[in-house]
Amino acid sequence: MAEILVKIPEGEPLSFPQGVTAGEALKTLVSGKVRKQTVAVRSNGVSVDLSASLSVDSLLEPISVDSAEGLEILRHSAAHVMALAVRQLYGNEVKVAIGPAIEDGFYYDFDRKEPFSPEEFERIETKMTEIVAARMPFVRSEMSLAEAVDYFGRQGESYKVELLQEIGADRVSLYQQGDFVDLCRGPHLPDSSWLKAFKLLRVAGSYWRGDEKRPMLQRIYGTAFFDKKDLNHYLHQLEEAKKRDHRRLGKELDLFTIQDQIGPGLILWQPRGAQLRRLIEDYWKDEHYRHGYELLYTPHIARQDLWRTSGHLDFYSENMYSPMEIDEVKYQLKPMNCPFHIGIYKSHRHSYREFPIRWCELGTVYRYERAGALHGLMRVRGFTQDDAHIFCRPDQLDEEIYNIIDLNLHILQTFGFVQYDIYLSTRPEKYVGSDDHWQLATEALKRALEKKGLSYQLDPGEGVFYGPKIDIKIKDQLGRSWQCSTIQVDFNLPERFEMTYTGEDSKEHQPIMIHRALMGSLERFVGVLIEHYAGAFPLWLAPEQARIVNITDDQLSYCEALYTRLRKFGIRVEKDLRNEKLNYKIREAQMMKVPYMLVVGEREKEQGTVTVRRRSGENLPPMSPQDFAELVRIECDEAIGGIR
RNA sequence: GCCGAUGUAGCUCAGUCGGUAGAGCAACUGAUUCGUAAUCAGUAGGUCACCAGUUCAAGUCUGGUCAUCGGCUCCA
Repeated sequence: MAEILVKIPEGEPLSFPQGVTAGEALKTLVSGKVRKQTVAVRSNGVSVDLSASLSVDSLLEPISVDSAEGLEILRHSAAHVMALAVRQLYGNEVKVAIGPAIEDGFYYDFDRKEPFSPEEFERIETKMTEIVAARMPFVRSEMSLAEAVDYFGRQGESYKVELLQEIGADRVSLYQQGDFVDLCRGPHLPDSSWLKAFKLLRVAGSYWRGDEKRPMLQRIYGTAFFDKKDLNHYLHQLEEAKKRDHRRLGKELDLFTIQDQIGPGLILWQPRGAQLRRLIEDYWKDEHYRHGYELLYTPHIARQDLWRTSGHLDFYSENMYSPMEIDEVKYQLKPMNCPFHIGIYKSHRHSYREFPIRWCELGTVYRYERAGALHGLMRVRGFTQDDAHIFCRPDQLDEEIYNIIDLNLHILQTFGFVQYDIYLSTRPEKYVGSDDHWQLATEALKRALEKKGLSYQLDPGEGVFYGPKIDIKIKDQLGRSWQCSTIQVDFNLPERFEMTYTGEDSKEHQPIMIHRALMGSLERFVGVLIEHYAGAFPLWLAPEQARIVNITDDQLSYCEALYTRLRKFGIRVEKDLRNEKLNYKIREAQMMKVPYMLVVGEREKEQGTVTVRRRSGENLPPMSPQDFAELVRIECDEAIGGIR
């Protein structure tokens, strides 16, 4: 029998009979400990099952179950085990669609008339446990495409047939476990006994292929880990994340409320939330002024004609609310601020010498969102964009984009966000503007990112029809990625509104327009902020920086005086002078996440001081009110000013 | 919008088989005057999301509407 040479990285090649399985070969090549951890193997760079037989000289790299790839294989196999459990329980009343591993686990989409009830959920889980205990192997086989189409067709698995018809290959691989055969690329675990820690999490509807015109399937989500400890850790983290949910904290900390009577997706900012927002807005305005922006204010409605000119009626109408009639003329709520800024541009003639013009506005817009999409502060129907439009000449584009990115990151960093995913979206199939312009703008965006040393992902064809863009996404504590910042070059609106400036050559030219938002929407940004800090805002953002708590009524007048004094120093101070025990008041202040508690008893009253307790529980020595005010000022300056 | 779940006091939740609504916290009143995460007692608080229907009787059963939650889709 022919022999082949097989080796592992950093190992000596050994000779094996041709056709030996990867698993067999590894038995000789690696230690038992490594083998126990090995779920699959990369053979000459291709991931395969341990049961794959080797026909040529091979370099085997074991895939450990605790590697990212190993975990993915584990979860993918978990999806198969779940599908087998469902098949065993419900037989042919269920059709299977797809079941991949995802970031935190796996899912499988099923087509079944009846929805899965919570009790059935448990039955599926129990059945899965049985399958795991039965150590059922995953058996790989191959078929020609035509055979596979025939095979799944006879079983009535129409989704699999549809998938097959999109696969370009001649041959496809199948995995069999018990009597369940699934179309699958693999690799898989050797058998189901590896699945030691899994949990089904929720059922949800989802359209076949994400297309709402196609059938609604039932998706069961679950997660799986190599051991119980990791699973428990993950479940614990889910609980922790729930505690950080901005909707919960928004209620607990009295930041905002959403009420049926007002309407879904419409935010009421309570005093504390409004204070937080004011702090953000003030910082934002100051920072923009420093960076050469001027502030604008514009109305919330405009004539429908404006939206016709801008193209919103053609391209954005499904997001806009119906017109209202005023003196027989139709007006519409604004979904964007740009046409108004253009209106201001057009109130004057402009010369190339004026450029760049940088105009910003905290502009409140209204957009229709489907009922099922609304989510706390993150997705609403009325929100305030931290919008800006920059008008410039082509030769200024590079610098302007660079400056925007610079300001963007600077502001995000001040708020404590240092991790983002950056995307550069290029020209889509349907677009306006000249190829030259597109290339100029795309290159400018790219150069700015590179000059800033930022890594980004290219999103080919994902630009807006009017120009390329950069999106910066922030990840929140629940692992969801939120788009906040966006920088878009626009060739469309200057054209539509016939914007011009007089060039050096005395001729009329069209300015380039850049739209950008850094926080995106204040609502969403505050939502992300709440989750980021778990409601414990840094001192400069805390709606209430300090709370005076007295010990007995004997200090009432001293506390009142102290309160007035600290307010004059500009400290956001509140007082809790109720006839309650100190413990009780501290507890309440703590739960409201107030950064400083100012304890006042007889000692402090006599010495004219306060005893400062930090949110962390740390106690500072008694100090004068001035010293406390100074301490607050320094801490805030460091947060904002230090980076400036 | 679609699939599923949920909606009871300001908040968190209990309410069995259809028999007429309950707790803790918060609020209010009183007592207590207390040194770093809940002092004690009392009082009040409800169109059981809303609208129909079945029934002698509906928080509970049926239908519809609205909203919320988990997803699909979409996006700041």
